[in-house]
Amino acid sequence: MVMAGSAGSQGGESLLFLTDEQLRKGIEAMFFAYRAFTADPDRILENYEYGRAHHRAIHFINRQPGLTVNTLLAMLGVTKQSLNRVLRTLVDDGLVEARIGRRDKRERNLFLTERGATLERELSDAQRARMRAAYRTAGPTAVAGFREVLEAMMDPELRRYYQSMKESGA
Amino acid sequence: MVMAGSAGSQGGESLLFLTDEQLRKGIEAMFFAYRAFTADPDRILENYEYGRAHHRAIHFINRQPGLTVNTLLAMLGVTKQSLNRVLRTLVDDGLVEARIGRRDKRERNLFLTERGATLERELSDAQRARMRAAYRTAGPTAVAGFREVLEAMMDPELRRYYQSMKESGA
DNA sequence: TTGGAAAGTCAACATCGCTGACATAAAATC
DNA sequence: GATTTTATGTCAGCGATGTTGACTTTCCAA
Repeated sequence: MVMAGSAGSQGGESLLFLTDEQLRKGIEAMFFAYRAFTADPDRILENYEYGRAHHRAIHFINRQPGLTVNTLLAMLGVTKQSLNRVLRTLVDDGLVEARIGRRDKRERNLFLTERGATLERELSDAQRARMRAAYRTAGPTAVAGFREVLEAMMDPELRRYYQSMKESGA
Repeated sequence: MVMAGSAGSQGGESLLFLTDEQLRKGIEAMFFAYRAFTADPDRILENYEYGRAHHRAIHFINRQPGLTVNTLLAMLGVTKQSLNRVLRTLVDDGLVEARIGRRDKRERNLFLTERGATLERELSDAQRARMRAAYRTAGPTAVAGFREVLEAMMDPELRRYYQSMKESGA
């Protein structure tokens, strides 16, 4: 795996990528990239009366149709009061349907309506376009590394949610 | 560069990493990783009276001592009113010093005081610890890819700020 | 000297987090 | 069957952080 000629300073360990400077650059990369990552959906959401919280709810309901409020709560990492405010407007506006659970009637299973699915598509089209452009620029090897680092950065509990989504592995 | 034997399905193009599924997984990776990325500093900031906005200001003032309010404004992507509220508390609390510009006396050059530098260290120690663990787990090749994708994702204007920070390239 | 840029400030507002308290319905348990 | 626990919803209030708009002060530069 080691390219001949690229040796130079690596005398066996080569932990130069773990210097504080490299770590700080990584921190800044996360900051600036996340700003860009949310910019396009935010712009679209302004046209509706929604915010980033609505986008997140819509995203995960689309990904796991029928998921319960409690599960969504844990994924998003917010309180039920906070989520409820968001969820109520989405239900009232006819973007989300909350069906009473078949097995456990206390639960609500969440689904996107057609209108909800339409907004989801508009939002994720924009977000995927940027992601696709970045992926294409960086190439498949870089993308694999990107995913590996992000996954290693997650809290274990959240990582399980991440991995449990469709298309689990690589 | 192409490893013999890893061919399989790549008949020349192999754009499987650009499928919508892969892009959605990338989006979710960004979401969950960013949550983790901010969790440690957020926990520390609770002990003081500060929030994430204070952290960001402190971070960039530490990175570019003497930067002006206007520059910081553009980096953070917020309004001057929003930043001013944050900056005022930091100045009042003696964490940041705002020196009147030598050349242009309208400008304020921002510096961390010793107390400010102490908090910066506490915050970035925590954040770097997580980043370091993720880097170590993923390895140098993955880290390079991670940085490449994030950089490609940024808005061009923000990318220039990112690149202008110390230790610019890789 | 005048125009405009940099900075500070005040007011008002929206989003989206939070806690606390309470209600309801249904499942689970004793 | 009675009690407890769980899932959800809701109300009230608060805090951090973003926004616009309007205004002032300072001061560089044409």
